[in-house]
Amino acid sequence: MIEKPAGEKKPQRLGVREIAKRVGVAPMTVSRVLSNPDMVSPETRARVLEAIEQAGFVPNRLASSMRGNGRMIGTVVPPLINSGIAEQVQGMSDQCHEGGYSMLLVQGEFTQEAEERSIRTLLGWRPVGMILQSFVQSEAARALLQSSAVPVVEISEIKGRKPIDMVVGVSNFETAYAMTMHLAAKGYKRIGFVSTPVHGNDRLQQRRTGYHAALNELGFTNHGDMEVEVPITAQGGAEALVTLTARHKDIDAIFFSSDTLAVGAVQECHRRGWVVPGRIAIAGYGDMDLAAQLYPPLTTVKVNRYEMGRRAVRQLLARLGGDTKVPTITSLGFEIVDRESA
Amino acid sequence: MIEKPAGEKKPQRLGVREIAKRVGVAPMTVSRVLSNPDMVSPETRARVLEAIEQAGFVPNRLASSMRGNGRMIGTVVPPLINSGIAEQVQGMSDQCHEGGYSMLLVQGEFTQEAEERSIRTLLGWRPVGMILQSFVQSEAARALLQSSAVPVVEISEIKGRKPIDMVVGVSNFETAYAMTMHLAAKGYKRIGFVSTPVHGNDRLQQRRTGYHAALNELGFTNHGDMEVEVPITAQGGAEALVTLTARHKDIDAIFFSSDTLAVGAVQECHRRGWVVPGRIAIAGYGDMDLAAQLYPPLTTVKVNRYEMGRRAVRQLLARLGGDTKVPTITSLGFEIVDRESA
DNA sequence: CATTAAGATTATAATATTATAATTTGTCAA
DNA sequence: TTGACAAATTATAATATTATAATCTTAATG
Repeated sequence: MIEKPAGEKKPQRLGVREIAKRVGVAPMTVSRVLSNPDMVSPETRARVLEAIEQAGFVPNRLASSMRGNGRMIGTVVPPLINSGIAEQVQGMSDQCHEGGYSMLLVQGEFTQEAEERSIRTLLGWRPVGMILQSFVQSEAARALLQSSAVPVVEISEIKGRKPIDMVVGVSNFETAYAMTMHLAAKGYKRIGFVSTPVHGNDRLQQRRTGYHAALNELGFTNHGDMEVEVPITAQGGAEALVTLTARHKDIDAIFFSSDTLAVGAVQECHRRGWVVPGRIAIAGYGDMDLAAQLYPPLTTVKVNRYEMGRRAVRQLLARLGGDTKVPTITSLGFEIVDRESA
Repeated sequence: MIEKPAGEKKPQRLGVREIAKRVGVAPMTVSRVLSNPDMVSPETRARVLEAIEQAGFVPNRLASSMRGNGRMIGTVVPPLINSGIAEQVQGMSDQCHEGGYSMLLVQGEFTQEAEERSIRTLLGWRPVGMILQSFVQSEAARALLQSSAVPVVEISEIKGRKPIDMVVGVSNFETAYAMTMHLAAKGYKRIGFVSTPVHGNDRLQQRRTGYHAALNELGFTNHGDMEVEVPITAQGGAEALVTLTARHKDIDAIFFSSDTLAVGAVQECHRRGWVVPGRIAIAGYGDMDLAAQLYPPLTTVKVNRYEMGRRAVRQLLARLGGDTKVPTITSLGFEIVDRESA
């Protein structure tokens, strides 16, 4: 038998084991002090806590997770800039924090490959729940999620496809339909529609469909050329305004699928000396912070994105907590906020 | 000896072990196919890949991390809404993704306790690197970070305190000093300053100090009541404008510490029929997307937040890649973008 | 004083991966 | 046909935690 040099003590990494050794107790006891303090006698508990404090020990959640006590929620979101998604993320983050969970964030694009890659990355970390924006497009991704058996909340369009698991969202169809009707009720007859690229984006598709449905019902002719797609920037909004008004001199209102675009368009009107809504009415979507303060104040669709984020997490946590009758589909309400721009 | 029922096969969780069994190979071989494919013969590799594909296996990164191959970067950020932080997060996220890392995001507040709690949470996941916004305030948090030996990048003010490890940022002092000088050069003599609450926020403190320094140098008297703190909303900006102009009829320019505030103030001017910059000049900070499109276009300080995020991650990855001469302090440049609002 | 029970603590095993060391297989030359 | 060497593969051990089962302590009771 080969004798090991006895004095060789490697600088133990800080873990329950090390803390236990210092206190003179078993690792399990340390673990319990952290997760089930009541099962440990007050004196032992005090000594352990002291040692933890003293050593600056932070329990390793990777190991806990492996053992089946994960506290991580994964999420895939579209680009944060200008999109109002930031508020949703904030909602998710706040609720995660409140529940003692951490949030792993991956930015995805609206393409099948990117989506699949993002989901795969997240699954690698074995999150206990996932929150996805917009319906999962690729069949492979769906299969992956399904077989992983992780609870999933999609923050998305309510109508249409069958959800993977749970859904939180609004009916984008309804919102757009309602806004279009609202504009018609105010007397506008030639209503244009501007959005960011709808390809691969459920929500935008539904909004456009809602707009179409309203026009049909109203008996308004719908020239396909009264719609434009632009990037989600203020400049995009301004350009859309220019394009549409050039094409149709008599256009009297434009419904933008995002406040960011609408705000850009309003600035363009100022530049041209056009009165809003006198020369043309502008409506947005999202009710961003600036909307109410804008000059003139922006008529828009108000959706509580922060609340959506919170709800999504809350549903996940409820499910994780063993609540079996968590609602599968939660539709949040919306409001048409009638301000002066339309 | 107690005999176990032989036929009892539990439904093996999907791992390298299970894949290995299915292919008829050792787990290590599967592991290598994933991380060092060159060390496995092409035929074996093909069979393993096939099995992985077929089973929908996603390697468990928790286990890899435990073994010392972590690919997670933790970050603490202030609230995302309205703050321009979204762009930084996007930059970090993009660069993380590019390097094959995942991003764990925790939202923090500018208080010592909250900061410490956030850092503790992140450390629990044993990230291989951390990115923090603003200098770490609490001594306990500093100690925690130091003893964890994780590379840290602070995205923060360059001047002042000693960094924990690496810093990326701009000199907020310089930017504010430069803008104030710029306003003076354009002939404005009574320049107000509006910011969001500076308490606990290094960057804002430095901006205010820069503003003061410029005023002193110019020989302008600095009434303390030419400064206001408001929440970071468009409404906050509007209210600040009202407050300051009511206090000082002759104020001729206001420097806002955020574009969000400046935009709100411009709207208030429109409401009052005040010409910008005729009646009063407005300057912002950040050069948000809307700034250039605003009517009138906003004079502002341009800082490339997206790039800051990218750089922060790149520095971390360089360090992790063994590059020992990674710069400790990186100061990004800035621009005074002179548009029409001032 | 032995017995019982409750309470507190400890031992064991399991989670999935991978660096390292050990072993097997294959090839070529002597 | 064996020895040497390289390539490919496998065995072992280590990472940190915790549910479970097992053990130990203490006090009270008959």
